[in-house]
Amino acid sequence: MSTTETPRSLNFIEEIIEDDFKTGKHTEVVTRFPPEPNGYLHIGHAKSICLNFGLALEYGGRCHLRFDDTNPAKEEQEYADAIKRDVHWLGFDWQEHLYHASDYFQQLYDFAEHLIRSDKAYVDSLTAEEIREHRGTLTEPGRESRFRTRSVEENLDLFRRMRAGEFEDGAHVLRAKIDMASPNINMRDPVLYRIKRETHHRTGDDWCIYPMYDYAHPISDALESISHSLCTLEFEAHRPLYDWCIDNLPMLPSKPRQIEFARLNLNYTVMSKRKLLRLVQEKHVNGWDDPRMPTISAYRRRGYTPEAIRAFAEEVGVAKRENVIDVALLEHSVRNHLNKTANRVMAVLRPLKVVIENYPAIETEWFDSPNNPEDASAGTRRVPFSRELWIEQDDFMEEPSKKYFRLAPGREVRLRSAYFVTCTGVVKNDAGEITEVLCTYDPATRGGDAPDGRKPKATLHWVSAGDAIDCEVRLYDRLFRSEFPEDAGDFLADINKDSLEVIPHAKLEPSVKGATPETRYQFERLGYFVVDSETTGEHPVFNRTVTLKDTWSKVATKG
RNA sequence: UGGGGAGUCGCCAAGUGGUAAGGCAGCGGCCUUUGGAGCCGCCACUCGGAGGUUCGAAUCCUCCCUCCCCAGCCA
Repeated sequence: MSTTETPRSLNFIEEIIEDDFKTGKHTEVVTRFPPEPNGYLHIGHAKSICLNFGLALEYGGRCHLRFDDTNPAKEEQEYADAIKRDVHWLGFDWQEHLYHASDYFQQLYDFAEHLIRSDKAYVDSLTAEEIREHRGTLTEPGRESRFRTRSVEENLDLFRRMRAGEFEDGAHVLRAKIDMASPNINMRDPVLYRIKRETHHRTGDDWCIYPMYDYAHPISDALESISHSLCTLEFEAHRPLYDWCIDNLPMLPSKPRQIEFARLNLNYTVMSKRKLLRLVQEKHVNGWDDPRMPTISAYRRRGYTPEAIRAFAEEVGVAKRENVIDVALLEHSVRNHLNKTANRVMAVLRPLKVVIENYPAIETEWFDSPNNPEDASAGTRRVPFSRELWIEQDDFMEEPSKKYFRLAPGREVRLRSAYFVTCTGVVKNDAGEITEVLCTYDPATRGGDAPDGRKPKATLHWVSAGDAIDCEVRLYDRLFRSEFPEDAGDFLADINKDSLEVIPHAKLEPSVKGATPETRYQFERLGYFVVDSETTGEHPVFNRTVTLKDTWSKVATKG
């Protein structure tokens, strides 16, 4: 090896895969991403998507997209469509390998009959409450149902009649016959099928019995010859059942292995689908793609890039210990990508009028400004300059502190790509508020450099007042005030009321005119912004993706 | 007090018996036509704890402690 770089070490799943190659257990990696279409995908799913599709890419295998649609009461086509859109947007392609657990309903049913014939499953007619009572507790074994000893014939007959719709919902269930005394509660004769008269978004009313996850999942994996079935930690105790299903159905074409990893958690947000659903349904946010949500579609609307999210997933790693990732790491990932790819532009959020007294009123001159100092190939754009400009209110202080080095009376600063200007005074209204800042400019500093080499301490962004585009800018802050919103009890009580600030009339340089949704910019000195999906020609709307790192704010708050 | 997992820097995470990678955050400094970016430096004598084995232990053994998951006809 001539390289001095240390290769990234393998995560524990990669180690298993490489070991399987070494021992000849597998010659190919086949993974799957198995969402239930009952909500939108969130950043936690993104980790799983990157893991599953990433492993397939890394080892030249494939990754299936399989909808785990075994509970029609909660599932909808809209969610399935959104999920496909999000996976594609993240940059992954399942090609022809789009599957549904519901594709296997008939096979799943036939396998269930096989289990019955093998005396490995039985129809139980206890009520749900009775089943719960019979299950025992964590420390006491369960009790066998009085229906557990039904004959194979009777079980087969009952199961067929369940399928035929002869019984009410809940009248019977099909259970695996395993061990009511197992220390693993999941092995105490788990339910395999329940009667549920719900219209399924794909199979309509073809079925009135639906398989449970624990039964459908391992079989679906096996039917697709999944080699490594990756899921989250809470399924660890279900693994014996996963293996039980596969081991008792010898006609299955393969024996996949379930491997569990720790799900992603992010601070200052909630991640459970149930809670995200509530935020949407109770209108605490404006839909699943509200830019404050941790959903993939929200991050997209917020201006995040697929590259940034993939890099984030890579950064957080894969292991088995519970973790809470600092949202600052996610923000780092976007800044990192956008810094290299987003064109710079000038926008003033909170405008303060500047009048350059020695600049001719009728004149407009155009300056070239770099689109991206990080990337010369991004070229330059033309920005108009005139006598009246907007600058940020924050960039002027009548009585500056010692560490403040922006514009102040008597002080000279550079206007980015334009001229040096010196503040000569202010105009105030009757209330004593500053309405205008008066300046003079130095014609010799055209373009932003002084022939005598003097360097102002500050460079300000600005927009020519007469040329500015009026636009709406939405500033987002974290949706929750606490690092762990669910810890205090009611996570809704922790919602940050100031998580959205709308600036109805920000001033934008004219080069941005006509930008289409999802176009990303850096507003110089402010942050990264993206054209929102609600933008129109007459009413441009921008979302703040993330601020720039702001060392001044640290200095300022330290005092 | 059953079973299954996990404990390495504030947050992640390498490490697989040979003397604690890296990233984020933080803190200094340099540089800068973004107080951005970039660059440089600092940031675990110690790996949940206590014993033991060994020339040598985060890695092996024993005991203990803490945290997470499981009692849906959800996934």
